[in-house]
Amino acid sequence: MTLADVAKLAGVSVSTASKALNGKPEVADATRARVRHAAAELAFHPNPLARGLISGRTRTIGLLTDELGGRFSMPVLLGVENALGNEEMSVVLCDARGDSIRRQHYIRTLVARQVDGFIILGESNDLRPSLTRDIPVPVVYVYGESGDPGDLSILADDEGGARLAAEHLISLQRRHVGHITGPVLYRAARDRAAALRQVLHDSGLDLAGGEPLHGEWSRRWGRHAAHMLVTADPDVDAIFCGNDQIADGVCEALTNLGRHVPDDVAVVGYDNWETLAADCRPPLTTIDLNLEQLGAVAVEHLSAALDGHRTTGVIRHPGRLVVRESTGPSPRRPSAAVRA
Amino acid sequence: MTLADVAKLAGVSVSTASKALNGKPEVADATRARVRHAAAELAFHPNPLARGLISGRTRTIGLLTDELGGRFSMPVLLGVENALGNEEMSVVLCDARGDSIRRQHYIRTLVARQVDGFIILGESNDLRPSLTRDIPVPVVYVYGESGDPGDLSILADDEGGARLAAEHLISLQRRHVGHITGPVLYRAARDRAAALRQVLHDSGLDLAGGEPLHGEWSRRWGRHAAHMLVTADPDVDAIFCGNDQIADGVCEALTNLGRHVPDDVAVVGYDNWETLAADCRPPLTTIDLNLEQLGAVAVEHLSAALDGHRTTGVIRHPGRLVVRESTGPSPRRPSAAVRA
DNA sequence: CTGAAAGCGCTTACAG
DNA sequence: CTGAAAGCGCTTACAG
Repeated sequence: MTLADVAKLAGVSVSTASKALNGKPEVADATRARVRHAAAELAFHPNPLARGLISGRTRTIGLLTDELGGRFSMPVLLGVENALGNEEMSVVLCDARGDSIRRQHYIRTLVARQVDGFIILGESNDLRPSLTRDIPVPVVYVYGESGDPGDLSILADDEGGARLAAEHLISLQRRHVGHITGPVLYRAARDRAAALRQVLHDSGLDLAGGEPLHGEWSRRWGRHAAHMLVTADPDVDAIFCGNDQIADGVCEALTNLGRHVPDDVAVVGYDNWETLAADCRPPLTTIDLNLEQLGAVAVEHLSAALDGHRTTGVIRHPGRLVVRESTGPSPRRPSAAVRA
Repeated sequence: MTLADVAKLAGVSVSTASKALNGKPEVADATRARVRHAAAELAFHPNPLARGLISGRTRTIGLLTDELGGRFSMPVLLGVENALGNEEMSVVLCDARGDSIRRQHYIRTLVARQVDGFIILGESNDLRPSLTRDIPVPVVYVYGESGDPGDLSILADDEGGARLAAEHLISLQRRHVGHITGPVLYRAARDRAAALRQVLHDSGLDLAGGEPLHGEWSRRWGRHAAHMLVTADPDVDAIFCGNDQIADGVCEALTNLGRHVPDDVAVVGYDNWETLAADCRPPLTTIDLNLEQLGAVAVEHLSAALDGHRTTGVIRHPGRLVVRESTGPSPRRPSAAVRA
């Protein structure tokens, strides 16, 4: 079905049919109606290749990731995909798998495919080299920050997330808050630790154990570090963990040590990795990064850039606290009624 | 940069330039060399929209999923993406999120975008209604089987996977093998249970506890069911679990019951969900579904179909056993030397 | 308000 | 072996 078929059925020229369907004002109402009718009857969909050839726009954006399989890519991708759908755009996906040859190859491929813009999805939220000079269309960086401040980066708000967790624990009257998290070389780990300390400091509190415990992002490390922390500071009554896996291990270790979660020690995770957080014993209070929204915000800004409204700099998108049982609402006062 | 620029630089006509670059035999060697040179100099990439407009092929395939966020979509997607890269094709991604309106909308969108073919990714491996009649290009179903046997479905081999697990346990001299798995309404759960029973039967063994324990796909269920199974059959010396989360819960419960894994009870999971299986205590022996390969096989068959070699029916792609510590190599004979 | 013409960037008969 | 012409499906000045 081509526009020519529609035009013929409607008894007009191809150019008139085009204008009618594209809402140009110079078409007579009756004509427009006839053309629309014909188009509907033939289930006509304009060929996007032909349109793209003329307009130079393909209504397609390229999403370049470094590690699709990682924990953070998927939710962002979902958000992007969904937001693009609302704009009648599609996403072409390329996973460079951390390999710079692949990355350059994909950039060339996507540019050759005439994508209207790029979203570059980082695998960690550390700084990464800008790729913008290789790309002739607008680019938005998501999750991982571009090293070039002239680029636009949409990031998760690590400090804000840590603050949410810290304030939640303090509101529960916890006074001895420890921190078990990932490697110190991750900016996310450092930023969250700093924010936690700041909030504690503002409340006149010190970090339980004196220093954050930096290790792996694993359950194993959570188990191990929980032992260390309880030994170092037996009064600890709350632990803020760098991710949900660590928190899971912490809960397990605390339980094995005879400490009740949350009555004796409240535990907060990070990431809200559903399958883990909800299935933990007890289910984890945690910080959701709102990664889908991150993807949606990226699309929003990319669309603006395509319309000529470019933004630069860093946008930190807030997370949210998800309260589950690992931080009980009434500390040290387990209600028999509730438990029954 | 257009072909016209290349032609001008090489001093030939556009049509000759086109033939030279496309390897047509009728071009003089010297001319071809000059054109290639010019193209390289200008970093010329033919406009795929123009090519697509002529050829009717876009070198793009549509990937329609029902739940991208699920545990199984991502690996398949990775395999598809990678395999397509080798064929110089791209993937456009659409997630219907289980909504049939969205699904139909996306099908229309992708068809309008002139994708050369579809891959339809199921969220569960149960039968699903065929969508092929709405799609005028070749379709391959992956992970979830199409209800129409005239379609091609590439599936994980559940029976084969269960057999691998069962044979592994039997080779370790286990005689009392129990099965804790997901809801009976999942075909995967039923198929695996049946295959396990068959293997046990062939070895003259019965299922420990008499019946498979069907419940949720969760750690919580694993913990609970492990208690049940040990009570029902205290001699149980191996448990094959329907997924890694269940296996994780089983390991935890067994340990709390004072049963050593694997010395007293060997445990096998399913899915090889890396972050979980490797971080479990002990690390899980499990079945990897080879989902990336599933995606690659789908692309292979789709490419063949695009070349006119269509296949139909069901292909079951084998998984593989990944041995970790939850099935020790020397049952009931823990070596002090090894442990030290 | 409508339609004939040119053109987006390329490929492919066709003529020379 | 090379090039002028037509055409893929559409849009957009331009003329009427």
